[in-house]
Amino acid sequence: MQIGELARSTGVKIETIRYYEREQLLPVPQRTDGNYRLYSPRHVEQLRFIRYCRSLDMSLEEVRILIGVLDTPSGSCLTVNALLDEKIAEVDARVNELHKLQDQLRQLRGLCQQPDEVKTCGILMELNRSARIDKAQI
Amino acid sequence: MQIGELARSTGVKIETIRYYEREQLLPVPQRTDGNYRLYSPRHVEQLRFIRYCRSLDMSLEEVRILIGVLDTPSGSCLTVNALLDEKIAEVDARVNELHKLQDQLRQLRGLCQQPDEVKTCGILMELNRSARIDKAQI
DNA sequence: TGAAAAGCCTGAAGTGGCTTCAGGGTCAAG
DNA sequence: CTTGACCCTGAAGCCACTTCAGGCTTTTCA
Repeated sequence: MQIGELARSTGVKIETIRYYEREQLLPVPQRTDGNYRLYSPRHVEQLRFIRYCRSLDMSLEEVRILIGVLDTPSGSCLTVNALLDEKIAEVDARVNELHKLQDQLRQLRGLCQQPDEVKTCGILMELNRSARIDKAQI
Repeated sequence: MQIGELARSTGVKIETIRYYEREQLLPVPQRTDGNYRLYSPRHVEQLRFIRYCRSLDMSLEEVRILIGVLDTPSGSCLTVNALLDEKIAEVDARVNELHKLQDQLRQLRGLCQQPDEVKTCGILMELNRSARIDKAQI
């Protein structure tokens, strides 16, 4: 299977596949006489694994760790548990932040229902006021 | 006011301030004889404005647009409204994504309460199974 | 048979929003 | 007069890719 077919069958861009190879997340594939990459079902599996982990918001570094763990089937999976716990905490924190952000944005948007002139636009006035007052942002 | 004081009074790192200047988000300041930057209250205000917008998850490009709008006080603020509406939609979408992610992560974490051997760890087994089945991620 | 089109290759640079680093110059206090 | 705090510049590093330039291989079709 050539890189194009691998890309189509996984929905991953060709450039991304080559990037994962450079980053040592995918094993180096065989080559044809014309120097084209040749992939096995093993590659398909590993690429899907990577993408699924990415869809769970894991970094490539974390995926690398998980692949390492998978490669030593007799070890313990404590690492995996810790990694997931941390990830869960991160996502929870981010959701809380975004909820606050939603409130702020909606409140701000409420300040200008009709298009005003810039100099009297409630949104811009409030952005400036908040910038002056709120030092405790971020 | 030198860059250090500006940094302290806004909570923005010195390097970031210089970066904003390079990116033309802050006006070029005066200089002392010794080539030190000298800032005015106007700079403090604009820097706070930038940081407040950033805390609302706006990109520097969007902040640049807002600053441009502010500089033409007689124009209409339609741009601002559109920008905020878009931002609100983005954040809502991201929150929905993250909620799904929370569910998935928690479910996954539930599969391994005690540290197993890697080869029987429910989490790793599920990660592999999902990678095989779920093509519709991301 | 020959040429176009589709597919593949490499290495380098660009993206955003900074941060870090190397190697200096300036200025006030002791 | 030297120590230390403060400042300067330009370049490179971070992540997870994406884009680009320039060229090779293979297939297709007239």
